[in-house]
Amino acid sequence: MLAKHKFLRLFRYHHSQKNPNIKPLRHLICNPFCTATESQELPSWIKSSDTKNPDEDFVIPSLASWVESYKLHEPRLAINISSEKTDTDIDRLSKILKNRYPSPDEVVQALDGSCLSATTGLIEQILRRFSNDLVPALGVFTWAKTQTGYRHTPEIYNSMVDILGKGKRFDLMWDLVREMDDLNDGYVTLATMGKIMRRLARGGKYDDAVEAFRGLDKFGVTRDAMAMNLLMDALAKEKSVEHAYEVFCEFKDCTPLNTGTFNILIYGWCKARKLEDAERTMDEMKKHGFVPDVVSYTSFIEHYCHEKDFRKIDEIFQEMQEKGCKPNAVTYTIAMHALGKAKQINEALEVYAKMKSDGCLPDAKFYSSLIFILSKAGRTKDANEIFEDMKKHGVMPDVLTYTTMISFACEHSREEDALKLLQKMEEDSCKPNLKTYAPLLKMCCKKRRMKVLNFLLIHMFRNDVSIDAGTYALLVRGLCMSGKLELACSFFKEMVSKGMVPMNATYKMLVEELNKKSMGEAKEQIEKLMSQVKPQESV
DNA sequence: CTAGGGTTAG
Repeated sequence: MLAKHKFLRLFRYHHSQKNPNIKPLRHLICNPFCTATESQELPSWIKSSDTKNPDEDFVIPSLASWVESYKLHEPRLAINISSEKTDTDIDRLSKILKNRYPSPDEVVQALDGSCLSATTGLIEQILRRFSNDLVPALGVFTWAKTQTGYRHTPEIYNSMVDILGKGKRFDLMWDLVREMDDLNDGYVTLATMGKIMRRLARGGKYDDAVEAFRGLDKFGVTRDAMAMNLLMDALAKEKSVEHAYEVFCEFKDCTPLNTGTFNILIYGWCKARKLEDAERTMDEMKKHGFVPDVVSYTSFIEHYCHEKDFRKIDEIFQEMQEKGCKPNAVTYTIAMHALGKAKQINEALEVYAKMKSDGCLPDAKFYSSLIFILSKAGRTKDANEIFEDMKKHGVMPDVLTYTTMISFACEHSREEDALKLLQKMEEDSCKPNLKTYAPLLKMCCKKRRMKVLNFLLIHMFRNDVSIDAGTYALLVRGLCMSGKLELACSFFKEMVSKGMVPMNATYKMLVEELNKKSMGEAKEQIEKLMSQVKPQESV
């Protein structure tokens, strides 16, 4: 502790010389997601006197109070403050779940001893907040069922089904669907089965997804065009357009088809770079009496974009004009984006000009893309101008727009801008998602902003954004590169404790760094953990 | 749920 104060004093002094306005932040020390025992070993930066790699212990003055405000309601950090009475149910519930009970049953037990009461709003939020964290999610879900006067809505059941599918617990997922079916109250709908088919497809279980579709009537769901499109879309998007096509062949005579059915296939073939098959499907579409529409053509444009065959793109625009099919904002976005990415910024801007002269109105996604390519081309000023301009044209920035702006601010290490944008989102009630936070987290790791990193983690939590495997990987890698190995290890452990399987590259990097720093004990811990990972975590 | 999210770095 002594070292910490000494270090901080020196550090503050150092910074006050440079900028007297900078206020140090004395809080937000521990990773808010780890257990109490882990947190004690965490803040290595306090103990270490590594002045070559210090944490930057400040935030931008204009943002300090905002950052500060996040500490107040954070249960982990408010232990000695009498904030208990200001805690809402969601805080109290989260606090219990942070104990990281090993099984849902133990979560249920813990909750039975609490005086919390289940409401639909509370359960909805907690499932969102823990959507990548099976054990607490299932625990709360199970507990809530036992509460008198409470009944899960079909939507909540569907969320739970989705969470189980995301966690690859297909056995439990099916159990739950059967349970829903037993309620005999129309709980199982196409929405439920859609999630199931999507999750199975995402897990590479294509045949199971198709089987789920075949068995739809067992759950009282009709195998109509919508259901079939849903399945085909899931298969095509999850990299098996072949399965989608098989489904099409098998069911085309007993299910009514629509334009969407063909567009899903065309899109799938194009994405899989199988142009002939896409063209064949287009012919088949016409034979069935459907006219290719803007979606069909746009899929082809996207394919040629991928191939960087820009001459072909012009040809398709031409063909669309001949057929009287007007391109829309999506079409222009795709073409412009591809040109911009291929460093043909002027040609990209020509697409923008063409769009305007064609009388097509840009939307938020289009503007996001425009901002992206301008930033990529180093034209930050123009990008900012567009960002301001879109509002004047009555188009409000959406998550993607903000995410784009934040990404580039982070890339250029404009920390203040990046955080201000996040703050602006909050003011605009625009909810950030994982992709919004990713560049911010990365930047914090790189610049060793441990306080800001912590603030962001709390910010995410409060916004019900659940950390997924990709984000853990980002954190572990980023912290490794910055020499924050204890913290990297703690995130690694946390990831594994949530039943996620770390990528080999992440694991290797961590072990290698631990080796370099001769942290043998920690290395052994990680290796042991990894060896236990493969057999799927039992819940 | 028919198309627009732009890398995991070195």
